[in-house]
Amino acid sequence: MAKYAQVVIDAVLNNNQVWDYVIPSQWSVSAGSCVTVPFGKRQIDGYVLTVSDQTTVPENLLKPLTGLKDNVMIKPELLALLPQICAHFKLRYLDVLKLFIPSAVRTGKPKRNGERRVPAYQHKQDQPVILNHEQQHAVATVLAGGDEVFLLKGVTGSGKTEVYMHIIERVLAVGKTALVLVPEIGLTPQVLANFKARFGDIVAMLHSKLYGGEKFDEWLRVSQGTARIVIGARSAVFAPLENIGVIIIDEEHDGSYQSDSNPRYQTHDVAIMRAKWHHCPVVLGSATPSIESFYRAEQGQYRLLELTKRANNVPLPKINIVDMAHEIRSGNGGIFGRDVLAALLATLKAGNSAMIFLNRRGYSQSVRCLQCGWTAKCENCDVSMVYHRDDEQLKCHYCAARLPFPPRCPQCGSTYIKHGAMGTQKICAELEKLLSQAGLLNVPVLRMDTDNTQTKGALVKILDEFANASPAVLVGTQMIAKGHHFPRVDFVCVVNADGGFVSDYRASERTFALLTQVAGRAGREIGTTGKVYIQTYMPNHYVYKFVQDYDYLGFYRREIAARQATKYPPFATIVRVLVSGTVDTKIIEVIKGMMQPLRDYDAKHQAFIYLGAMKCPYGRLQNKFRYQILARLRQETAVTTIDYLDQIVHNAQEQPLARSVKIFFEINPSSLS
DNA sequence: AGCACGCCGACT
DNA sequence: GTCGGCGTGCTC
Repeated sequence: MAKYAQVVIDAVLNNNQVWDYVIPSQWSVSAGSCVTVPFGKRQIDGYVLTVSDQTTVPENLLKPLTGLKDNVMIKPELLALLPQICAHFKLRYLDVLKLFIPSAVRTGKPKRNGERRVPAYQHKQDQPVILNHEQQHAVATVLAGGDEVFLLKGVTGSGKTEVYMHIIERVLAVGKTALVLVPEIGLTPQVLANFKARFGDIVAMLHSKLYGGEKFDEWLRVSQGTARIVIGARSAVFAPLENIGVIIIDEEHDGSYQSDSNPRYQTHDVAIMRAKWHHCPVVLGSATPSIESFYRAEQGQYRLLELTKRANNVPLPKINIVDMAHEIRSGNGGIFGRDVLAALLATLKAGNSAMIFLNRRGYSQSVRCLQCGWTAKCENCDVSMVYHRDDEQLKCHYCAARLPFPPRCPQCGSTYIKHGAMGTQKICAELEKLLSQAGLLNVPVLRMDTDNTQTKGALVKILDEFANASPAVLVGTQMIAKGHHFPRVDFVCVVNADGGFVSDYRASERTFALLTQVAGRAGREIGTTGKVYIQTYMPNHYVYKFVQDYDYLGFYRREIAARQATKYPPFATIVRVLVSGTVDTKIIEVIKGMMQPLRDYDAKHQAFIYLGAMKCPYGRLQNKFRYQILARLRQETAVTTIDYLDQIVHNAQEQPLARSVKIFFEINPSSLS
């Protein structure tokens, strides 16, 4: 009976228009089908929203569908949530439909050439673990809780993962499925190994590092119901699971749950929408919950569950705050404070390992001529180029620009060109010198950062090397702070903790979470004491006191009071409208065209705490100029104000002027650069 | 995004 | 004259 498909097509059109096509007889096409359609002279992909036996389109305009992907379908649940998700994040149907089906699945082919990669650690059967009272209580409460959102706050080492696994076990037992989300960076082979050891082959993994064919296979296993547990990063929140029994977001405070390139969305919000549909619980787990999540728990929107005891009763390591300004005043210009170095050497001499953590932002990585002040700037972007020792090149981190390191200053010809501290590479070189001076010649110094972990498997190799060598030193950026369990690590140092304080309202929150997590890497085993050193030039900053005392609640109270006083989230909503393009005069015109109605609106409704337009901090990236409208909205009227802003952005996009610019609309953006 | 259509300047 | 610049409108 049904003859027409209402299709969202994968063409760059600025609206949610659907296009009607004739379904060829004999074809079995339904809502959620992925099809190919003729559009103008092109053949393009499309997604069937609905199927009907009527159409309003004149017969002479209609064309038939030309292709159908028979094994790929959008689940009814996701299709049903589509309008809600789009309305919530102000996204187009097309962009969200593309999130539902990863590009590897849309464009690629399944792999299925023989065996699936089954990790070697499968050969071990996991021991059942006896839960302590707090853990049992958490499991029971979640299972009894229907479609509530739970905030599971547990100190490092309190066994949150065990709680997750017990919940999942029960969920599987009643025939349902489970979705487990972890931060991008925390998606290590170890995490997967734990789940595979416990649940076997019904575990599927979805993340960006999989090869296309692998991703297709994993996605199909989920879609077809073969895999009933999905572990994945942010985008896996759209996994094609049916009959979901629990959604877990581990390390819920982590910034990677917020997508900060288009389409921009918040993983928590999507998870909660899906859970409502399935009438299942969401578990947000963290040792240091985000301020906003804890606030919601306080307000009664989330239900708080706490794990206060470390599972193996190992005490939390002592945290030392080291005043680096004092070190310099007393004649120590080195990377490490005196006590810190002594403790490091003592740790290694005792046969234990050490981790050195570098907040890369704390380091000036720019290349500068000491004589004339010339700095290496990218020619396409308003940023400094960064020196990479591996290939002696200057690289731009925002585009593909590369330059060989100049032997002489291009401006004045001097040879006094300084590549400031360049993060991990410099620290490693310095460390090797210090260790050899101390007679520790055989201690390997391993480096781990985004430079040397790009290739697949590189990360695992470094981790294995570190785990198997003892003593050893691992130097790295944020990457080494997350979720890895290394035995025999008895010393952790944060070289310069202040680097995290960039000027945004979440800086303290991020620093607190990161330092707490870093501290948790040390002394995880019985018999180790755990030494943690945090080096800073502002030892009196309140964050350090709270970190040192493991006082989350104290930190939260102080932070939430500050947010309330200054009107930042969760007491306001931040919106940014970013306009970029090659001609800056056009961008400015577009911005002006939006600002006027916004000012009028504000005069009438007092909707904004702040409203302004400016050049972005990075005013030019990849040779495109960037300007933005920044607004802080009064929380009471935020929803209607956002709707109005969205409308203004839409109007601006319709203008002929906007053809040469791109406009991005962001709600509570994670970065304003 | 492509592609066609159409309205103006400048050149073999 | 007509070639080709890009502003504008359309694609079921």
